[in-house]
Amino acid sequence: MRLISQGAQYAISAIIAISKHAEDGAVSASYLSKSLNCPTAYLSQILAKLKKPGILKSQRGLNGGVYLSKDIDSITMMDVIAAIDGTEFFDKCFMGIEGCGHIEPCPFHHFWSVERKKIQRWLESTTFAEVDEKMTQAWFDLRLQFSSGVPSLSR
Amino acid sequence: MRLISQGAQYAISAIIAISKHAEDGAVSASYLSKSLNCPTAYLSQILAKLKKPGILKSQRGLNGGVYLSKDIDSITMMDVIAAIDGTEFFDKCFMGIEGCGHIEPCPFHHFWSVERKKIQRWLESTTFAEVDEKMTQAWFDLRLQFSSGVPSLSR
DNA sequence: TTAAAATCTAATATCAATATTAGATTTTAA
DNA sequence: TTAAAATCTAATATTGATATTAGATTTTAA
Repeated sequence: MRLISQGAQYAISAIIAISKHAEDGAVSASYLSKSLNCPTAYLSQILAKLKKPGILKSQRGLNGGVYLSKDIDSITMMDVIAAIDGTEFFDKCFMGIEGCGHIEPCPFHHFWSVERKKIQRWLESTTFAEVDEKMTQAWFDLRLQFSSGVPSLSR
Repeated sequence: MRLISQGAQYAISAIIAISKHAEDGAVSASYLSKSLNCPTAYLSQILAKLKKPGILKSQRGLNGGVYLSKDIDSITMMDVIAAIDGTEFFDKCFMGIEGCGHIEPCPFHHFWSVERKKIQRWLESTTFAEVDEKMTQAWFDLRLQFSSGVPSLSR
C-alpha cells in the first residue's frame, strides 16, 4: 500500500536538491545520490526519465550532470510523478475494476473519485517553488543528509 | 502507484460475495474464485489471512468453505485492508521519510496528513452493510461475473 | 468404507519494481 | 594528448507481490 514509487520519491528529492544548486550549473548524479542516500546508477535512470518531459537537461563529460530545463515555479509535483510512475492511478478504480464508473460504481467509487481528484488537483497545482518556500531548512538537513545549510559542491 | 494491493481487492470482493450467501452456510474458495475471476489457491491464502482477525471462519471437508464470523455491519473496509496489507501506509510519510512529522515536515506533509486521515476515517467507518445498501445490482453483476442476480451455489 | 470435495500448508514459479554491474561514450582540465 | 569525471545504455541481480503446484488433512454423502 503506497501512493508513489520509490523512484518518484527519489525524483522529487532530487529536483529539490538540484534547484538548490541552480546557480552552480550542472549537478552530478553521484553527488545527488550521496545527498539523497540512494544508489547512483539507479538515480541516473530516474533522472533520464525526467529529461523526456523537459524537466531536466543533462551535460556529459567532466563537470557535467543535470540541471533544470525550466523554472521551479513551472514544475509541478504531478509533472515529476507522471514522468516516473505515469498517470494510470488517476484514471483507475480503487478496486482495479474496469467497468467501474458513475453508472456502475464500485463500493469505493463515490468516495474515492472525490478524494482522488483532490489529490490530483493538489499535485497538479503545487510547484517546486512553493515547496521551497514552505519547507523548513530542518527538512532539507534531514532529507538531503547535509549537516547544515546547502553544502558546496566540493568537486 | 496504487493504494491497496490486488490481494486486498480480492478480499473485499470476496466478503461481498460471501455476505450474499450468509444464509447458505459455508462458501468454497473455488466457487468464490470463479465468481471473482481470480486464482483459487491464491484466494485461499487471502481468505486465510481474514481468519486471524476474526472476520471469517472456515469449515473443512465436503460442503465446507468460509463464512462470516460476525455481522457485516461490524466489518469495516479498514478491517479487511489491515488484515491483508497492514496499516503501515497510514503512519507513513508520502515521501517515505523517517523523520517526517509536524516539526520537520516533508513537502507533502501538511496536505497529505489531512487527506490520508480522511481516507483512514472513511475506511474505518464504512462497513460492508453500507456497501451492500448503496451498491447497485449492476455492480455485483459486473464484479462478481454473474449473469444476473445472486446465483445459486449449484454444488 | 470410500471417494469426492473441501481446507490448509509449504514449496516453488512468475513478474514488476528496485538495484547493481559493466562498459561505451563524451567532455574537459591539466 | 591523456586521464579523470561524468552521462548513457544494456544486461543482469535482487526483492517482494502475485500466482501456481503439490500434496497432506478433514469431512461427509453415498
